[in-house]
Amino acid sequence: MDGPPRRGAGSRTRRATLADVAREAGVSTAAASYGLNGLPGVSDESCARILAAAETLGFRPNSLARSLRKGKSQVLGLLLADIANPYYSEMASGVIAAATRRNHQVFLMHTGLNEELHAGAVAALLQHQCAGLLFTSAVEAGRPTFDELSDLAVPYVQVVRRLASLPADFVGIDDRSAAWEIADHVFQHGRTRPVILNGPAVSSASQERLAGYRAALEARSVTLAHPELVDGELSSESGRNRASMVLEAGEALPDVLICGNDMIALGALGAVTEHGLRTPEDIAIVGFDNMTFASAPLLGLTTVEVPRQAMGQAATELLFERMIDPSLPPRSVILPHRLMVRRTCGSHTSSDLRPGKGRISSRIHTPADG
Amino acid sequence: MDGPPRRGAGSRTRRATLADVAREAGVSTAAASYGLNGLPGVSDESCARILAAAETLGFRPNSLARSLRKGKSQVLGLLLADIANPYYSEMASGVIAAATRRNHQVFLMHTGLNEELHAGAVAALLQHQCAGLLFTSAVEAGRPTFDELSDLAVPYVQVVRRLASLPADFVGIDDRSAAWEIADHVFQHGRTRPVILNGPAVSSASQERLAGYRAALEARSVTLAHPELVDGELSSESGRNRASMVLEAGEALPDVLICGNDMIALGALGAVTEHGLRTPEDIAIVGFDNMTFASAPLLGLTTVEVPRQAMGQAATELLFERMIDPSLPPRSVILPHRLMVRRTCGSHTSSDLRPGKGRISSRIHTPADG
DNA sequence: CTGAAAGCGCTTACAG
DNA sequence: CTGAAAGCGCTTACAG
Repeated sequence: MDGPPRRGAGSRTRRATLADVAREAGVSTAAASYGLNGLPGVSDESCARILAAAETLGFRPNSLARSLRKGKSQVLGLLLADIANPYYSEMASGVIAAATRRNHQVFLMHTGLNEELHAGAVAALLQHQCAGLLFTSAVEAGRPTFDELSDLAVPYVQVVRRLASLPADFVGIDDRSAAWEIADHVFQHGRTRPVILNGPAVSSASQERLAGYRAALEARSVTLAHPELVDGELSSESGRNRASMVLEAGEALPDVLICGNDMIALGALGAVTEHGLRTPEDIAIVGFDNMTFASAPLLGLTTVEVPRQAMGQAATELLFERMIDPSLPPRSVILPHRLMVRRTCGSHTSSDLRPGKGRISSRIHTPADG
Repeated sequence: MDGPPRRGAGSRTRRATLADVAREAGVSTAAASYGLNGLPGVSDESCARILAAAETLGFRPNSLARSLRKGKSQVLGLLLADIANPYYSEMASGVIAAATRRNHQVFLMHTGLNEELHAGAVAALLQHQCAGLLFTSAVEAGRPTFDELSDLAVPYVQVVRRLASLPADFVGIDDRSAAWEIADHVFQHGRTRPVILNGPAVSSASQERLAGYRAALEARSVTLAHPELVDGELSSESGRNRASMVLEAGEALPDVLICGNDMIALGALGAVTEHGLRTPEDIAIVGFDNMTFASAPLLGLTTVEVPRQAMGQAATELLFERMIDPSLPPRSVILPHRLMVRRTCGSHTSSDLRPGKGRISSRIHTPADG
């Protein structure tokens, strides 16, 4: 009790267990458990002895045992297409922050570049008895897995992309409105010959963006050139390749490249520069996502800010709410976006980062909203 | 057996256990365990029945129970200062890839921006019985934690930064040589009035880089201006602020800013541009790390390639080896770096990415190497 | 307020 | 080749 520690740090390798603590404190393991968890049913005196014993022994409860017994672990599973992609890693940081705040850990799984849902990753997460799952790149191919999760009553949330007709929680932005705004911005600045270099059609976010672009085109009766290049990968290589095809097509050059994300825009900018053309004088360029490099000096990419970290946090909060009450109706949280006008379209200074003028909107949909 | 599945997907919520499988197959749980794990001691016929039963029931072994019983989990812990920072997230992707290859999962912990080792993060990892730990931002303040890990015989590896005098495995690059090379490159291109905007002195990597820069200066008998601005944060804000102070100091302007990483260089480039100066004509700029944005069109930052993903993989491999044989002597794996000459210093074209000419070196140190 | 005991779902000696 | 049983380290009714 108040003698010297029987076994201090620096001399042992076996980890102390609850039984060790109980023995040291002279109580039962039950009492030790109650005491350490601050539950009633143990006298103040015993509690003090238990806490002291735990301290002395450097006791760390084995969360495997605890989770096994309780039938639930304090672990969330996060499935990412590519963690090396800052888009996802920033979202992951929001998830980890929100999870940590509630004393949960996060398992990170890489689902691979094909962006199909790897059933194997989900299986691994289930075997670890994750309390809930977060999906970032849901595509139709993953539907059987989602059905199985519903079946097993495992709570999950979708972020960024959503499966049509899947009645599950979702966090994202209003991609369609944002796309409309940036396309309209382009037209307000006198551009009339747009080419759209969008992301893949399997992504619901890309679909929404395309719908927004098209709506803006129609509203101004603008004709789209090179419709065959609209769909493609969300990479700078894809942007560079498609932009090169446009520039080498030998037809009238476009005066703006509307890109489905900033990586595509970066590649497109490279192609434009390589062809000896200037941005924005000859060809304006706009992206989407507001990646860190978009605001780099000399670069100044006009784009749409997407609150990635906030999306990760909101998704995690939604997941916790669903874990607490699985009977909640499916909800969508739509976070605000923002038009970032910079050098590559619409800004007449070479410095960057003028406050966007897009409307900022945030709202929650429930089925009742229609 | 060949009748219809008793309980197919789509109708149940309780998860199948090994006991369920054993009952379904008409064997003991021991036999079921052996069968599923491919161990000898069960007839082919029984084995087939067991596998079929597991399939029918959608059995997923509970890894919590398995790990509890075996006393070891298939989980690695990765401590990152900031997962939203692409530098770390790319390394994390290497770790996850290597871990996945060996059927291990990765717990990601955020240790916070102060970059001190959060003992709490380590505690959480230990409670989950992690088989090994990977540290990316070890600083002296974390030493007690490392000592405790050694005490508990928990295997771990340091990446990027290392604690002086800690006899533990390490993966990194030869920061000192790389820094020497890029500084020498600068001087070869006729620059004579350098300012160094380095990272924080608490980072062993920053210390090494600084030593390399200084050695190159001394070799050419070049004088360093603004030594008071050498140490600072590894952020673009810090780069912008320090560069502004240099440009507004009213003394002879430098002709090159040697930056401790690409973020600092990006901020410095912004400051130079804002002050109406041109890069590289008026002031050259070099960075370190070769972040994705460094090769962006129009930007073209001269820097040093650091193989982040390979470092993550190598560290994980080292960790596995140590998990298998804890008695191995501490080892250091030094991966090759590469000078990337681009627009901001040394390249006379505006296009980027000329193959570096730095020597590429890779080697393994053991104490025996001296 | 306290203790003895069952049980979470596995694995693994140990007998048959 | 197979089965009965102990045990990993916790939590939680259940008796005293």
